[in-house]
Amino acid sequence: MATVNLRDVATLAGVSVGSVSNVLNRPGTVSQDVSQRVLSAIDTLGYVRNDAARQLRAGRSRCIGLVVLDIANPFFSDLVRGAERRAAEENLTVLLGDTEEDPARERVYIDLFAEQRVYGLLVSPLGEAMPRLRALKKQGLSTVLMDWHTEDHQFSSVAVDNVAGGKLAVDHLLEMGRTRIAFAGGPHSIRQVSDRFEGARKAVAQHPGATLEVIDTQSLTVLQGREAGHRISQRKAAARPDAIFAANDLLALGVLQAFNLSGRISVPNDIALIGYDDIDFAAAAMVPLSSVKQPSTEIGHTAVDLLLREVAAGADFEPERIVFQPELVIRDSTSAQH
Amino acid sequence: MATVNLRDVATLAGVSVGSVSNVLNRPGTVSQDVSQRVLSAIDTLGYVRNDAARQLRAGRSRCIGLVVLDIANPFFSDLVRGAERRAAEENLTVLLGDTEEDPARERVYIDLFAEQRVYGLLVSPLGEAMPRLRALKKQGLSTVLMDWHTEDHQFSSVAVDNVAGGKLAVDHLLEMGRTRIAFAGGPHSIRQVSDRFEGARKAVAQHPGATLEVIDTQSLTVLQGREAGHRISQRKAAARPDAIFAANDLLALGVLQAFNLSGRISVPNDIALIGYDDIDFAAAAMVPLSSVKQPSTEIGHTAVDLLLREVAAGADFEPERIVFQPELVIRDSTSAQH
DNA sequence: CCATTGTGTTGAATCGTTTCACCATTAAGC
DNA sequence: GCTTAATGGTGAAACGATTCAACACAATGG
Repeated sequence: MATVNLRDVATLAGVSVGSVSNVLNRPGTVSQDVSQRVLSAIDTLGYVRNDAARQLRAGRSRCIGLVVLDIANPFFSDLVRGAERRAAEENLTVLLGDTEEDPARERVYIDLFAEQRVYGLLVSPLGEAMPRLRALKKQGLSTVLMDWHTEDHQFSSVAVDNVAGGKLAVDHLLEMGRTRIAFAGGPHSIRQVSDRFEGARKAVAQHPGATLEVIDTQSLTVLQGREAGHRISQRKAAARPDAIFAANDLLALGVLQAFNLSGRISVPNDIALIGYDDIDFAAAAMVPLSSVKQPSTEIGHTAVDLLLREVAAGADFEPERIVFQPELVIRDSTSAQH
Repeated sequence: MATVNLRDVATLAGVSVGSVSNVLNRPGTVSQDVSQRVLSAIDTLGYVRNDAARQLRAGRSRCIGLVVLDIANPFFSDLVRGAERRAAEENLTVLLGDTEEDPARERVYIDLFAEQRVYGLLVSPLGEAMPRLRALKKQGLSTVLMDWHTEDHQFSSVAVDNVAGGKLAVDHLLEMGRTRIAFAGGPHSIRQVSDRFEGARKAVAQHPGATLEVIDTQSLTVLQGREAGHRISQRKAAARPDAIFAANDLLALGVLQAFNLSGRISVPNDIALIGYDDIDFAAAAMVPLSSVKQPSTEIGHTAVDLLLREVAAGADFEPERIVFQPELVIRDSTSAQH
């Protein structure tokens, strides 16, 4: 219970605290004898370093804070994995905060990580966080934005061109002869959603005779997708869209489940369906799901890379902006009617 | 860059550091006037608390360390969610470590959290971690085990009866008239895997004429499932099992993908397939997947509960052991042959 | 008018580690 | 044998927030 500290170790080993610290942090500068004694003292006492004290002295921790919208979304868990691997190479650890798309919780995590004096922050921000992030930047907190960038070019960022992705998806639907397009997604305050919608809008605008309807969801989850699908299946057949672009794969899979349950709507015959992210489960769905693929792991990897460069460069750092291009993946859910 | 600290705030506000601390931590005991001045000073300086210093004094942080095998597995992301919600109620934050089933990384996270003097630890341990956890318990680190328990009853634990679950799954397969059962999963060093296998073994043992084959995988992922499925589909039809029990849904979905890709094997006609966890995607699969359901969110929730009780009780705490019962979910992937 | 109570505020001690200027001891050089 | 270097080791001063005994001052009661 009473925690063992460096002094206890030093006493038992019969050396000074400085030497114990040296054994731990600069093994080269210490004699065999002392090193031996210290290590065995550590062992018998079960000494565990106190990171708070280390950090207090060092001024900064060896953890990177990563704030994501939804870890239940495979896109983000892949992204996390990419970030973790790159971080591990530099002997850094990733601390993960899941906001469930809630701005309040986003704020809590950002503040928590700031107070922890993390090495740096990786955020895919909901809009409201930006002023706070600017303020924290002034206090020396390096941040890399994901799927977001600022006009003033103050932050490094790594993103996928969501507008292009949205356009890709809907262009494909239009090419397959669909014209009554519906965009399912929300809330539009999420950048990814509004950008993908913007792409959809562009595609439809270039195609005379095509229409775009918006089906709002409260979040980007399977459950919300089911709900949206249910609402659509309740409509009279004539009032239904002939194609749906879902803001992500979770929604799309939910919609698919709802259609299947209703027994009234066949994908792709009645309605074509395309999602976004190309998660592993998209290919395994009831009707293999067309989607727009993003290099999720690479995004996480690259974000850490940018962060490392920024911290290394210090004050005179020129923020970088990296944009990946999305890729269309065509499967059965958008094949031709027959 | 130069970080702002309490003293800076105190100076600007024209009060002592003690008073600033009071404004932050005991707002009731401070006059309007001082409070006002301090808050505005904090605002103009952009002061951010230093958690390291707080913790050093407090001796313990307000974060719970949660170590999971694989965040890409929806079972674990649901569990995390349950834990986070319960933690939030107590004004605690969850720090997440993903080991990807790697004992080395598990050890890194456990040590990291111990050094951070987290409020407590929630682990679903790979076997090798137990000695370390015992040692850390002596140093005052409270730990709740998930899907694991020790004979000596030293740790609180929350688990689902994986043996019963495995038996449930295979009993079902046998009832549907299958006899050449295969268990797909691995490594067997993972407790969940060996327990579920044990359940399968029991079921088969009670059923004369039934056989049980083991198909090893390196991890519990969709990719490994695909690989295993591929290997099976390469065999001559007569050498294939007529039912597969996969150690989790990710594997099962991978197997399903491989069979579908091969075009040679139909589920459930040629081979019945059942998974474990009943993740959201199981119901949406190409062939809706039978599975064994676990109360994932509740597990996380309960684990935090146990931890809170343990920390509150202090030294004279009697570890508790909670076991949930799994539930069979039957879908098309195990329906009768026709 | 003094004693008592209460309300705010202060300053110094504390938490455990790291760092660094400064000793001790030995080895090498002449 | 004495100086110079080199090698190990030491102890005290940070780091920044919290806590708490002590104090200042005002209000109340007798």
